[in-house]
Amino acid sequence: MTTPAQGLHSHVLATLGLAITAGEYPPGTVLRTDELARRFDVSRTVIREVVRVLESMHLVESRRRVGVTVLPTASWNVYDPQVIRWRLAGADRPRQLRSLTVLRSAVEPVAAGLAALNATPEQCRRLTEEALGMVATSRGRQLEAYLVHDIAFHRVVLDASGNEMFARLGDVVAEVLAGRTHHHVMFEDPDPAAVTLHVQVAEAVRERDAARAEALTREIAVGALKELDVLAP
Amino acid sequence: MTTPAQGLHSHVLATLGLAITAGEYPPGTVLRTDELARRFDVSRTVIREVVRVLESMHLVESRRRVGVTVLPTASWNVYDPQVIRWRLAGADRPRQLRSLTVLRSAVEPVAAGLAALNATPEQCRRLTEEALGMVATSRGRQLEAYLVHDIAFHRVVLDASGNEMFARLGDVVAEVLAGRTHHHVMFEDPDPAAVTLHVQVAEAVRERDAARAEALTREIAVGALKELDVLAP
DNA sequence: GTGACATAAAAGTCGTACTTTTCATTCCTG
DNA sequence: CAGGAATGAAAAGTACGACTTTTATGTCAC
Repeated sequence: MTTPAQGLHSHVLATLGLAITAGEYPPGTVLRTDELARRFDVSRTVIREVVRVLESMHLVESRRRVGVTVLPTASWNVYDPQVIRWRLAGADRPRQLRSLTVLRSAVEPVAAGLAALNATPEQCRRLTEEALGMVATSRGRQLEAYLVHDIAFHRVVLDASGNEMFARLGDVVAEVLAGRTHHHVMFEDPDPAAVTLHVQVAEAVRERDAARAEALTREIAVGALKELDVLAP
Repeated sequence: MTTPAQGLHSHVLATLGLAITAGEYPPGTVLRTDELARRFDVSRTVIREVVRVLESMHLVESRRRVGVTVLPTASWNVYDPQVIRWRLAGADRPRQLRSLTVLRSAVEPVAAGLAALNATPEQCRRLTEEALGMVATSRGRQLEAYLVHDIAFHRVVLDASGNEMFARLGDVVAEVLAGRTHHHVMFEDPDPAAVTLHVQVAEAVRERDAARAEALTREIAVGALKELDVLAP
């Protein structure tokens, strides 16, 4: 059922974190440390450390004489990669994918524009390489190979933007892309238009054409949003 | 020196977190739990809990037989509000403000566009109210009052977007705006053009004109970026 | 030099005892 | 009867000491 885990702490943290983000324990639910200790058959020490971490993610709040209270979704640290992973693994995965895709659609075009200004030659090379990789794997049911290049491509763009906040969204984008491939389509080959757009973005960055890189990436984003019916029809 | 704090844990966490994000302890530095326990004059229990939290923020990594290793900036959870606050309080505050402003410039226009589609009448009302508040306080050295309205305005936009990820950036935006006011200018009244733009954004949202709301917000963003010389001259 | 092995250092885990805060009840007073 | 002060107890917070587990490193034999 629950992951084996190579440490008690990780195991309990994963189990509890997953349960809370999945919506078992509605907000306001109170947990007590020694009850949890009994339930997981570990010492209170381990539970306390887990609770502290959960508290730093604002999933719970611990108060004396009360216990550990589960907090409402609104206060969760939704940018915490760990929280994102838990939520993507849980029930509201679709909702989560939507939110994240909208975030992507805002960030990536700007990142691409900055990348056109800041990318190193090496990054330009990798961008082209990955784009060509996407072309090569875009036909004939090579979804997994395609995904690898797609993820790498977007990661390079985010890194090349030179903005630390953007760069850290690489993992999020990877999750979203993987989620999309592994659910949604998986059967049909990727949209040829999208593939072309990626190649053109690589070109634009290489030519230092920021406006074009941004506009093209915005088109890619629109495509991704359409896939999820986020836009009005 | 260090904040009083209402608990040993908070105190140690704040001190260590601040120190690490400030760049004392270069990446690779190894700390040992019982040494820390002696240094802070607390039990190893407290230190362990702090380390676990720091670890969940990817500021450090704890390995057996090695100790607690400080990780490079690239792996930090830079979206953790706690980490953001520490970094804004520390040495690379300017760099941090730049990164965050670029993030804002990507997110807020899209959020405004969505807000035009999704804002409730109540949110429209509040938006107009805050915009007018900005107008009213935009002259005569009422920087603090102006700041309050400015923050509220942007918070409503992000909330009204209906996207959870955007909504959670409210605190970040608040920090950035506060940081700008309290350093940078503080002496001159805000740019009248910016004030007008805010009023127009409120209008556009009220009239459900998503494209206009987005474009106007983009103008506000460009202004903010110019202030920080992020753009090429 | 290379590989197996032993050593020890540090984190991980546990159990217990004690402190502190704070909610809730009771009881006293006006 | 209302309101507030004293009281009790529940739960988290802290401390300490003993033990386990992992693992980097130094050593020894080959």
